[in-house]
Formats: sequence, structure tokens, C-alpha cells
Amino acid sequence: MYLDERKKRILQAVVQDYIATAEPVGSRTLARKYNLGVSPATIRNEMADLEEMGLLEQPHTSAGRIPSDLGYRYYVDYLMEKTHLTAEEQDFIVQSLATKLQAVEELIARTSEVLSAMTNLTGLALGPQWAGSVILYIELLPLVPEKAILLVVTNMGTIQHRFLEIPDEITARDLAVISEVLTRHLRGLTLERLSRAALRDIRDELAAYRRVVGLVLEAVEDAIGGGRAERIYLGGTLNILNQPEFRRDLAKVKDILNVLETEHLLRQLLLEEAGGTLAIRIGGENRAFNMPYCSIVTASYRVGDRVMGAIGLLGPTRMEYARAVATIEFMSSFLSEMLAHFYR
Amino acid sequence: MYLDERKKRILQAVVQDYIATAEPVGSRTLARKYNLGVSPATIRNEMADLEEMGLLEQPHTSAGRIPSDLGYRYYVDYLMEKTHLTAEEQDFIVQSLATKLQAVEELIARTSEVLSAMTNLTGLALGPQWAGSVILYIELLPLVPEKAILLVVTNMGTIQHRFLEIPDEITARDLAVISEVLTRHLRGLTLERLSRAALRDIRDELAAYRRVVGLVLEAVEDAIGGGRAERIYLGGTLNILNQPEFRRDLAKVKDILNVLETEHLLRQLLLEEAGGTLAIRIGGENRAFNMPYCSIVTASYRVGDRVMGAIGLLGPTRMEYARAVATIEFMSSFLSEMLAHFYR
DNA sequence: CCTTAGCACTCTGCCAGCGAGAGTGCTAAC
DNA sequence: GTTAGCACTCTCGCTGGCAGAGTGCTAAGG
Repeated sequence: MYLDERKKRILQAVVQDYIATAEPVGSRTLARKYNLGVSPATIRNEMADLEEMGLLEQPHTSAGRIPSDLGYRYYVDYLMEKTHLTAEEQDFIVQSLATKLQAVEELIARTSEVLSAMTNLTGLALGPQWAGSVILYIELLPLVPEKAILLVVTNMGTIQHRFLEIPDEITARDLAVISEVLTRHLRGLTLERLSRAALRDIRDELAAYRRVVGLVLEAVEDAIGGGRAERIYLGGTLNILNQPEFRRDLAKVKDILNVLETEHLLRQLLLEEAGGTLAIRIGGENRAFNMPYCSIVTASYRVGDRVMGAIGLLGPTRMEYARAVATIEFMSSFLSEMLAHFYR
Repeated sequence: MYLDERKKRILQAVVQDYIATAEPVGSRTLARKYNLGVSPATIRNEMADLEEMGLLEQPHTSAGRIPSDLGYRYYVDYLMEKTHLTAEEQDFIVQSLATKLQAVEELIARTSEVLSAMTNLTGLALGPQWAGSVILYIELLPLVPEKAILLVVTNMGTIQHRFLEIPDEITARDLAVISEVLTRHLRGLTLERLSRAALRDIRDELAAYRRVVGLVLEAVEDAIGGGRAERIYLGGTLNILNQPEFRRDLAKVKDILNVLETEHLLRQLLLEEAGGTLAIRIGGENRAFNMPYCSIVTASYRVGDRVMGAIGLLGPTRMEYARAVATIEFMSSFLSEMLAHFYR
């Protein structure tokens, strides 16, 4: 789609003004606030063109124009001036995330809050990804009589646990033996596929414990498979209610909260385009979700070249894209850095 | 406060009708729907009395009456007919919670969702309580070069972990020795107070590892102290938006979501009266919270006589108390039962 | 003395009508 | 190609009127 310079400037001005005010913007306002060097009448003509091209739309005949999804898209792709967080802001993030950090989950949890605090949007954070990591230890420890706890520790430091009923005659020593055998055979395998061969070997070697080995292996498989659901952290859900476009429209708020409450939807939202570094999906571009009035900016974070999770910002289509992008970019690279340091 | 039979019946009818319809209820309606055997005029006189006593109030001169906090309180304490969940409902709960259960956290998480599904209110669940449990194992495992992971396992099957930087020269065998010493000295201690003596003994016995023992003990203390923040699970946040009294009033919704988003407020809300079995706090009785239009029904769940956590239902003051109470009571005793079975 | 019918009064919610304000599209002049 | 002028349109907020619901009071009845 080709736009001459003047159209670009006008589109840019409309988008920026609408983002700032949430009010449809008219030719007069435009001429006054942004010195475009032409009169309102000319701007009107241009805006009519932009509307015909599908970049702007009118809520009703006699209101100003607002950007369409396509208009935002053009803005984001070609017109938006990239910004960076200020040194103070970066510092704030670093302080918020780096102080007294105890476990990776905590880092991710705080990330969602910081994201929201930086932008007044809703911050999302997913991870850390459990898939793709490698088993380091499997331990079976007696808990109370006839109960044991199974721990699976991976090289990423994630831990899954399961409870097991065990027959009375199995001693702590037996459990230690079983742990050792399990660890020896499974160590180094990725979680996605425990080789069938390894499982059979274990069964053979532990033939003496026939009564429990089935249960134990089941628990192992379960711990590994069931752990797939990484937690999603939300920050600033409340901010949605501060957006003027939603103050009056409970139905929309409900749609959004519904998505925010449904983990698998969120997961889909965050991971859909985790391939690239940064994804911006605007309004109706999010086909799967009934939220044509929302945009989302997402990015994955990595350790080395493995995707460890994703973060995102959800807000009205009218969000400050430049700031959202700057924040997401900084946060995802900072997260990657922190994790790299954490794990190596 | 003494009420004669007729006043009781009228108050009861007002509360029930208002709970059902969310509309102020007038004398005419009352006379028609509930056969009180008297005319609207008499009812009006009685209602005027009830209003003077502070049990009812009028939104404006010419609307019907609605119960005041005090009115609800009287209803809950003296007039409410206790109900029980039907066999089908109980079955639904049992099915939802008992199938394929993997870990205690999952049980609690599902509880909040079931609570909300049963009542169309917002379900809260806190726990399982980490305080009061006893250390069973402490393990220090090498993770990647110069990093180790510390695991603290308690008799309740909760696990805390922390990452540690360790000098290169410390071997896996060294870590095993340290683990053994830690476990030997700390096993059986409750998390609240690791005795100073035990810590000194450890320091003495591990003098050879002077370089790491400080770090390790710090991590242990941190894992134990930091773990205090049990997770809170929410279910059905969305239901708030379905309440007619909040459909129009974004400010209230915001207040509520704000509380729901702030963990320490929720914790306070759930634990405030964990002493008794069941607590109902109505509207303004919740002094600490700026939500005079909300009530909350809470109960703790236990294993033996130790409080393991709490569950609750949050909704408008107009909630169906009888149902909320029945649900909470069933759920908390069912939870206690499940956990008792789990742990013993 | 309690209960009840009747009635005047009050307040809300809803709708229609109106004017102000903002913005547009079109036309004609520059 | 640009711009001033103008008629037109649409929203928003305000007002007044009206129906509906409910009340309190009074007076009559058991």
C-alpha cells in the first residue's frame, strides 16, 4: 500500500492523537495540534482518502476519525518511531527484578508485575518452559509410613513431585536403590521422550521390586508429562478498567477477563508466534479471540537458543505501541540475560 | 434484639426476595409472593419498624426496602434455613476433586474453581500451609558447574528449592556429605524455629567446608522463611461482573478486583477469623476492606487439629448465604478428609 | 387496640424534544 | 491543488412530562 508523505504524516498524527486522547480526532484538531502546513479542509480530503483505503474509520458521520486495525498495522510497521526506555526506567526494572531473587518462578512472576507497572497495561508472563530440559535426578524419599515422595529435578532447576503409596515392606534403603537405578537410566534424557528401552531396562534391573516399580514408573511419567503446564503470571489485570474505552462497556471487560482467566487461551495467545523475536497482533488479527478491541505485544525469552517462555502486554488497540514494544524488548532480553547467568 | 414472629417472617421474606431479585422489595410484592396473611398496609407498618431498628433500609423514599448489613446479619444468625448440597452436587464435587489427583497444590487450585462453579461467586483457596510442618530432608544437588540446587522436603510433602553458587572445588560427594549433615541436624525441627544450637553444630561439623557452609545455611533459612507465602488460588473472578449490582458500577468492580489482585489483602481476608470453623463477614463488617457491598464466607481446613489453609467465597452482600455456607462447609470437610488420607 | 382500605405524595426511569457543539462533505473561488 | 464557506448530520446533555411503584397517613372496621 503506497501512501505519499502527507498521508503518512496525517495517519501518524491521527494514530498518535487517538492513542493519547481516546477521542475520535477531527481535521480541525489535527491542523491545530500538529503543524502539517495545510488547512483543515485539505486534511479532510486526505482523511477521506485514508478512510477509503481502509486505514481510518468513522464511528458515525459527524465524529472525527479513528484508526482501523489496518491503520494501526501500517503505523506499527512503517510510521512508529522506535523509542527506548530511559536509563531510569531500565534501572527501575533491574532493581525490581534483580534484588534478592530466590527462584526462577519468582523472577517470572515479578516480570508480569513490572511489565504492567511500566505501561499501565496487563502484563503476561509464561514459563519457565519445562519441555526440552533434561532429567538430572530422580529421588524417592519416604514421607510417612506407606507414603513416599518422588522428586524429578531437571538441569534447568525445575522440580516436579508426586506422592506414591508404597507397600510397608519397602524400606528407605530400597527406595534409595530404586532412586539410584532410575537416575542412572534416565539421567540426560529430555522430558519429551523417555526412551522405551530405558524404561524396560529399569523394569529388568528392579525385578526384585516388581510390586512397586510399576507404580513408580507411572508416577515418573506422570510427573514429567503433567509438568507441561507452566504457570502463567498476570500483572495489572486491573489496568483494563482504567482504559476509557472499557469504562462504559462491561461486556468487553468481561470478554477480556474471561480470556485472562482461562489459562489455555492465554498460553495460546502468548505462544502463537513464538518463532520470531517480537510479535504484535492488533485487534481482529487475533482471530482466535473474541477481542477485536485488544492488541497484544509478545516476545519469547531464551537461554541460548532454547525458548524458555514468553512475555506479553495486553491492552486496547489504542495502546502505546512504541512504549509497549520498547518495554517488551528490554524485558525479554533482560530476562534472557538473567536466566543465562542463572543457569550457567 | 427482639423481633416478634411476624417481624421475623417479614425480614426473612425481604432478605430472600432481595437475594433472589436484586430489586428493592415493596409491601405489595411481599404480600403477594409470600402468604403472610396480612395486607400490604400492615406489612408497611412492620417494615417501617424494621427500618427504624436498623435492619432494613430504603435506597430512596419511594422504592422498596433492602436489607442493611445488620439485617443480613440477623438473617444469617437466626432466620436462615440451613441447607445441604444435594447428592448430585456432592458427587460433582467429589468427581471434580478426586480424579487423577497428583499433588496437593492441584487439589487446592481445583477447589477454588469448584467453589465458584457451585455458587457463581468468586472462590478463594489458600494453602496448603507450610508453617508448622517439619523438616524431613535437606538435599544439595549439583546442577551445572558452580551451581547447586537446595531442596527442603517437609513431612507434609511440600518442597522448597533455592539455587546456590558454589566454588568449583566442591564435588558432588562434598555436597552429599553436607546434605547428610544438614538433614541429620535439622530433621524433625519445625520450620518456624531452627534452633540456633543446631545451626552452630552444623557449622562446627562442617568446618572443613567453611567457604560454603555460610551460603548454604543462608539458603536454608531463606527457603524456610521465604516459603511462608502460600499461594492463593482464585476461581470465577468473572462472576463478579454477572452480579446486577455491579454491572453499572465500575468503581466497585475495581475495588473488588483490586483486593483480588493483592495477595496479602486476600490472605488477611481468608485468615482473619481462622479460629472458628466458619466465618461470615457481611458488608461493612469487613472493616479493613473498602468493600461495604461484599460479603465473604470462609472456613479453614485441617489435618488433625492443624490448620492447613482456608477457603472462602466472596460475593455481593446479596449472596445466597445458605448455599454459600453449605458449599463451604462441605468443601472444607471434604478437603480435610482428602488431605488426611493423603498424609496418613 | 390492631388491622386494613383509601388516598395523596414522592421518587425513579423512560421517552421525546430541543439546542449546542463538533465535524463532515461539497462547492466555488483562489 | 488548496482553501474558505456553508449546509448538513450526528452525538450529547438537558428539560419536562408521564407512568409505575411504593410509601406514610388517616380514618373506618373488627
